[in-house]
Amino acid sequence: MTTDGRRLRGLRSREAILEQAVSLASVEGLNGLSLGRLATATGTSKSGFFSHWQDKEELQLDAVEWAVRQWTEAVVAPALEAPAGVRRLFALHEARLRFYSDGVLPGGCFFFSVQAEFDDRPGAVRDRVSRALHDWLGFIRRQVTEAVELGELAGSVDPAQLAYEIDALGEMIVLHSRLHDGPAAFVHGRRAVLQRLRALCPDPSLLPEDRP
Amino acid sequence: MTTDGRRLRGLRSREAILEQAVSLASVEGLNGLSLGRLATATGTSKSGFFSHWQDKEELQLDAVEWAVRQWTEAVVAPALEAPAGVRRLFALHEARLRFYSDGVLPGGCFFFSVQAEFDDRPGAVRDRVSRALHDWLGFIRRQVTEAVELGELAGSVDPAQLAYEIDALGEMIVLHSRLHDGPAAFVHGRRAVLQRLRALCPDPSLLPEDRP
DNA sequence: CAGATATACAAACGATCGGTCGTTAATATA
DNA sequence: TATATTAACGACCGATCGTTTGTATATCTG
Repeated sequence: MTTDGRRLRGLRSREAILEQAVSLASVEGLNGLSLGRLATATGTSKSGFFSHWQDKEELQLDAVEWAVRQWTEAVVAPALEAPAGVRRLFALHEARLRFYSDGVLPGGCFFFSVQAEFDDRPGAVRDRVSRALHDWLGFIRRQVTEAVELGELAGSVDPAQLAYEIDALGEMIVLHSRLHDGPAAFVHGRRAVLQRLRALCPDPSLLPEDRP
Repeated sequence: MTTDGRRLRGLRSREAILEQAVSLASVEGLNGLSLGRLATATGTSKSGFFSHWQDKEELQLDAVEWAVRQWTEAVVAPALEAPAGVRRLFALHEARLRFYSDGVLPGGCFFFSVQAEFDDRPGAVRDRVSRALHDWLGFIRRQVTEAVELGELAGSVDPAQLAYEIDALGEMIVLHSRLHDGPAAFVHGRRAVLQRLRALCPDPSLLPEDRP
């Protein structure tokens, strides 16, 4: 199959639509997002969507896929440039904070909005979003395990336990910074994980100082 | 003003409607909740709502108020029976976990759903919900301060910092237990706070063992 | 009892929802 | 060049959204 002009054009607009959908969904969720408003935001027509997706749910599923790719490129990939172990773990946390504070998405975090929206709503979107969370936590857990094996974290550490803590302390920054604390939420979210890791790390000099 | 039959009847149905509204909103949010479905769930008519509230937003604001009262009675009040200090602090955390695991609300937590929904949606509901979060964090912070003054927490503790951690680690249980972990989320959320408090507490015997 | 007031409703409003249909213009294949 | 195929559209569908209107009924006041 050659990349002919038709399909290329379709692909471009498809991607532009998904980009907008992820952006809008970070604010109002994937259900709160209506096809009418998405059409307005992308400068296209509602009915045009059905040339690309069978129904709204298929568009939602593709939007999740797009958000996963975006998250992988903007958060996971940069963290992988840090040396494995506790430094990579904290780099992952800081990459997440940067993603939030840079305002990549107007709503802060696509997954926070969508997971809160779908955690009680059975269906394909919930399953896909659940898998995304599963994969994300699995990734953190593997970094923890690797750090333990490298002797950079105490052997008593339970990887699933620490993964939960790191994710929870990072995720709630979105809510607190927007609804309560403003910038202070970033300080709290960063320090919480930093303190926790330093306390578990035999060589804390691998990590930044607690109050730089 | 005597409690005449009219107002009493009105009050009863008003409360029944709010109870249902909070329950439904814990699942689908305060916007996701439609007046039509709320009418069906309460066995009343849509138009009857406008005898009690001017518009949907007023109903939403009252629902937040109702949820605050429910939270205060079910979580805050029981914790206040524990002796002040670190024990009360952990009792507060455990009361919250019980609120979630008992399934008081079908969606787990009204505030989690609604705050995630409104953190990017300016308006009266957002402001009210923001104040609720503010009050809640202020309450936790005061318990931390009190524990420090009682010598039950290290003097180096930053109350706002620790309040953020306790709230974040407790709140995300809702999402993780429903979308990922199931019961394990409760274990992680409980242990995270317990370990943190024990590490900061000069007399850890005030708190439960880490692995009971 | 008469009159005012409050609860609750059915019916209907315009707007918007997700989705269908039929068409047009452009591109690819033969 | 003739024929499919595709992206994209305007018009429209039934359903549902929040809300208004008018009304019937029950309760309190005078």
